[in-house]
Amino acid sequence: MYRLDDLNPVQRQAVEHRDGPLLILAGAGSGKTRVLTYRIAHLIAQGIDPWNILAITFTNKAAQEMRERVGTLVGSEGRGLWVATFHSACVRILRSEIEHLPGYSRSFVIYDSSDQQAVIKSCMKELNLDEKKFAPRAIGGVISDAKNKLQSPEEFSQRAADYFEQKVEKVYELYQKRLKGNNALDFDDIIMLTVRLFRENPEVLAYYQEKFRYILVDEYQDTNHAQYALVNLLAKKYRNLCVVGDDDQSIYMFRGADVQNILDFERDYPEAKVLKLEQNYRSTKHILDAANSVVSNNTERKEKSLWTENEEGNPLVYYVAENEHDESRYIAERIQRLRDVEGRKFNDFAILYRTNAQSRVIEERFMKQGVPYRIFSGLKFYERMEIKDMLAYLRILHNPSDQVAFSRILNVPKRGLGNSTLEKIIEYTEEQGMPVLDAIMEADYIPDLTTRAKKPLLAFADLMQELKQLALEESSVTHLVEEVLKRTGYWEQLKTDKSPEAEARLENLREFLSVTAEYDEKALDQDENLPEGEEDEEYFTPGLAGFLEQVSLVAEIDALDPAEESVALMTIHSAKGLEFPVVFLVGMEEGIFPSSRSMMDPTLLAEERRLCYVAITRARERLYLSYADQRMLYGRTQYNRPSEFMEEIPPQLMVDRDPIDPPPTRMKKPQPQTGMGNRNFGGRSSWGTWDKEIGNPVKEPGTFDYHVGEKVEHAKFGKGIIVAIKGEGSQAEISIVFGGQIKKLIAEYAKLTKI
DNA sequence: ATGTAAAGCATTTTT
DNA sequence: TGCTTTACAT
Repeated sequence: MYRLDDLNPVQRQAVEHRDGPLLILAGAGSGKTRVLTYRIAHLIAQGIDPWNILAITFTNKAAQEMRERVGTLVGSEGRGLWVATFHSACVRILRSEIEHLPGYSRSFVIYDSSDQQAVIKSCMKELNLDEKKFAPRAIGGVISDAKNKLQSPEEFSQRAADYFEQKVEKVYELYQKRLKGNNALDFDDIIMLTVRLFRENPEVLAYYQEKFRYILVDEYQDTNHAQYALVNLLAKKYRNLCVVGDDDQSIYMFRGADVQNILDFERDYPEAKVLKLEQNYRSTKHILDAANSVVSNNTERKEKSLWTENEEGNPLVYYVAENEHDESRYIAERIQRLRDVEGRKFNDFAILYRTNAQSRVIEERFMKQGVPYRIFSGLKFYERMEIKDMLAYLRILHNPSDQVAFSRILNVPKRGLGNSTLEKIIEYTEEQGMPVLDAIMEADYIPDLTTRAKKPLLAFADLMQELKQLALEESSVTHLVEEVLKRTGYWEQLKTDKSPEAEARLENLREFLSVTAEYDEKALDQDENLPEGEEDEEYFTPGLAGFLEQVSLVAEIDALDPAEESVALMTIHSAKGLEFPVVFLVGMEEGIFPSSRSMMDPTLLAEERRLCYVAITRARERLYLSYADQRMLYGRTQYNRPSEFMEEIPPQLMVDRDPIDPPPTRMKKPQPQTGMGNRNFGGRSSWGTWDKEIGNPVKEPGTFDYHVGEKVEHAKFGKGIIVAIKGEGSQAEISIVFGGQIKKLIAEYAKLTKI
């Protein structure tokens, strides 16, 4: 049960406001999720039926969290409530209204951005467009923009001003045709087609307006035009629309988010109640002051100022590094120190950077020194080659029209069917207007097929036929995947390959099988609990269809590895919504952060500044800021000035000597300059070089004679096998496979035990 | 059809 | 600098 007493007065108002539009401006760490979940609980307690409530988030993670928290507040009272992402809500609507979607069938699949790229490239080929003259990625971007603005190819063509856009228009048109032919939607279609569905079918819209009498939207500042249109259509009748957001945390303009949506809410709903959540429960006063001070340099924002009852806390600490290696060294050393002095755990730390490229040097340092870390970006699980291959098999089995999936697996594993064969098949498919998978059954009728290709193609067709049969009979996705791996020879091929990469791929496939197993189990559970097939609040469809949908709408598996003690490394963007006791904000340099591309444009610079605000407000207790005088980027050495954002933090909040260190001994060095009055960030800290010796691992003279093939044990990574050695002696770089993961360690630091 | 060398090119990202 | 894509030879 929820208690209104747990809320501060403003939060309570937000929760108790019942009918009519409500805008909640929620600063970082102000208990936004609590307000949303309590509000849902309160609506239900007031007698609103849960199936009349729709809560929309952007990410699955946020949806999941909200579902759980509402669950603990209201228990089974919440049955029928929709908590969904924009995309999952729309897919669910589209599937149930499929008869209003001409050209698509219920088994439509969702294309991710790499599938999208593949389709765009093939369209360009057909239109004889030179990929060098028109970057497919750029074209994809323009198409995506158009869809976010709800422009059909025809509407887009009216506004296609220049030569480039006229070409894009041609691609857009063909691209849409292709998607339809493949029975596929891209992410933007999901929203755009739902809006179109509502606009063209008033009775359908009326049904959903009636159903969703109370709507809550999280992160409203991140909505694009299509999402805005969607929400406003649904809310038009009852006007019980509650949006939560923070214009200061709008950092996704580059992908179509329109801050104006939240700024104009009061114009759209003049009767709206506006509440500001300004009390912060997360950070110290110092951290908050720094954040407020930086973001206040932006104009065109809703005036607000975060405050807290938390203690003042430690000053922010900045460090001027010689170069990026020194910066990484400093971070590793600070982490050790904080562990020693304050008993911090690795989980307490996060390293935030502007670009993914910055993580490499830090990783290298952490690896050498044995600091366990977790990277929260880079290649996602489902983007790995072997996983994409398996998914392609599943997709083509589920949707025989999926040309992208087909192209991917036709020659994987190798069966002597190359590009020219593929092109002939696709051409035939297009002419006949039939699904690719059916087309290859008629290999004899496909013109110009080489006799050499015919045999393997027919064998492939037979194989797929068998697997398709299996997919129909078999409800276990796991079993299906196992059969695919076995019968295609995919597994065997990797088994034969003794390289560490192949071993890692096998490991990933095992992981994939455990994902499917978990899914199958869930399906079985549900079968037992809901024999009548009554409405399910989590919208779960068992079997292949449901599995594919879940995979395409959920980017990352949350519980992939059970978060062992590790330091978090991520971009500032991916840190949004998270918090950490200690944060290192690195690369505070002009050209890096703010990025060089944003420096000339006030609008872009303002977004970078909001990004800085987001970064600072991730920290609960301690915040370290660092920049390097010299930095190697893309093979070139840069000399960057410190970030202008550094100057926007009041000097009195920052020190360059960490108070957790003992005061310096006079004997060794002169007293450091700690007066912050005229601090010049272009200068060099005299303490930088002196500090460098602290915390460095002590060299122990000893032998480092490792050999390829030897089994060793590492304190953090466990048991592994040496697969390669580069260099000699203490500095030798040893590559070791730890349970499918290859790590490169330096002999001196690796602390390996032979086993 | 497939393997290898040279060339290009590189914010931020969820769904 | 380090990865991905493309061009070319076999």
